[in-house]
Amino acid sequence: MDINTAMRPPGRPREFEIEEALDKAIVVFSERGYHAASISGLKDAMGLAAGSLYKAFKDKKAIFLASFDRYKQVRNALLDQELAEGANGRDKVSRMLRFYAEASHGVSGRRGCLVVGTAIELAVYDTEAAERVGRSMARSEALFDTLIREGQADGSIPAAIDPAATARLLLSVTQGLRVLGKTGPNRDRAFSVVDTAMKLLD
Amino acid sequence: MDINTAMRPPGRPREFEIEEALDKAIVVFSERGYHAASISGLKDAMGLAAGSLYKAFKDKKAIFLASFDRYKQVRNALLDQELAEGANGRDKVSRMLRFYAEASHGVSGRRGCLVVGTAIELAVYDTEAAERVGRSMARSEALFDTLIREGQADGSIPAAIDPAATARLLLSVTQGLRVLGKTGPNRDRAFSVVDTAMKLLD
DNA sequence: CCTATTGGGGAACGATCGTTTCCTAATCAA
DNA sequence: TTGATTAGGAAACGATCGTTCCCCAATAGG
Repeated sequence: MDINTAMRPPGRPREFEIEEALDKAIVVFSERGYHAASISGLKDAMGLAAGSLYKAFKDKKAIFLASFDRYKQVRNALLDQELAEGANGRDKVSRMLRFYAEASHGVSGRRGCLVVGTAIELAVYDTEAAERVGRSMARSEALFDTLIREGQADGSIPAAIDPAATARLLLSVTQGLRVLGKTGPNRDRAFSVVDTAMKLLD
Repeated sequence: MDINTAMRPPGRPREFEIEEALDKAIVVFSERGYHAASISGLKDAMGLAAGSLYKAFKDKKAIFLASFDRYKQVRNALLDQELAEGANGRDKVSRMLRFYAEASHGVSGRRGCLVVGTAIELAVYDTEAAERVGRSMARSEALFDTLIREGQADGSIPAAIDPAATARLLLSVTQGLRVLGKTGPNRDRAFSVVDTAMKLLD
């Protein structure tokens, strides 16, 4: 097998970066939702002709799932980067909550979260969408759980706290923030929720 | 003005109960969302012909807004009834949280909340929808605030709690529960969130 | 060079969307 | 009974949906 030689595939090379196009699609899907996002609107936003879109993706759902995966990849990377700067478990939990609060107001708040949107609009009738949402939620919940245990180990979070139960609550809070952000509460109100939630770790 | 005499309007009388039809529409809109709910699907669920639907409602959005209002009316009545049985402020907060947890699992969880769905799918681009969502959220937040203050007055909730901030957090929790309920966590997990949230009132 | 293969782009497709029209049925006022 | 008004229901409408087709451009291999 060729591993080092990056051979070019046959045929005309693609003229656009697929990830750049997906970043545009993410905005459309996030703001409008899956069903209200038309191929016409997507191709305009992505700067492609309908034919080219269908060369790159099987169908509308494939565009959506690729956008979802790209969205998760980018958001996860940003979150990991934020968590890496945390001083201890408690600080990391706080940073994670603030990460969601920051996304839940203003322009990005009104744009909305693709995971929440997918849960609401698609998960019930689409298995692939439901799996992705489930995995995303489970990952966040597990991450909160891990960070809480980390805090208990380093002494920044009391041992009496129930990590699993508290992780579930914090997951609930973040998803709720994303919903509230759609009708645009201001920044202070979003961060007030974070401050209050952190009292659970006292 | 005639107050006691309920005069019948001219023309052929309507053969169906508008509120019963709306209850069917609520199920369709909740499960599928606004855009994926077709007139064809709505008329089947409501047991009406398309023509009759448009005699009763101006357009699809009018059907939706009427469904939303009916949904809020029914849910508010159920919640008020539940709260009336509360022994004190703390118990009422707990009952309100459990009211949402009960709706956030199983069939009704997967069906989803019309308020959350409207916030996600419609609020950004539709003023009337956004107003309704905003009013609903504000009402819930104010209710939590009132119940917390009531608890502080009757001694069931410590005076040190910040009612406004805690109300915002609890609103966040309930909306988050509704999102999580879409991918169907079981009953125990939903109620575990309630138990953990109640620790904020200790 | 020629052939095979893939991408870009626009026109066209059938299906379905929300809505209107049209005809009949049922009610009230006169 | 007649006229006005509204509801029930089916058929039809134009618009838009997601998707495919077709033609040309660009690349690789022979």
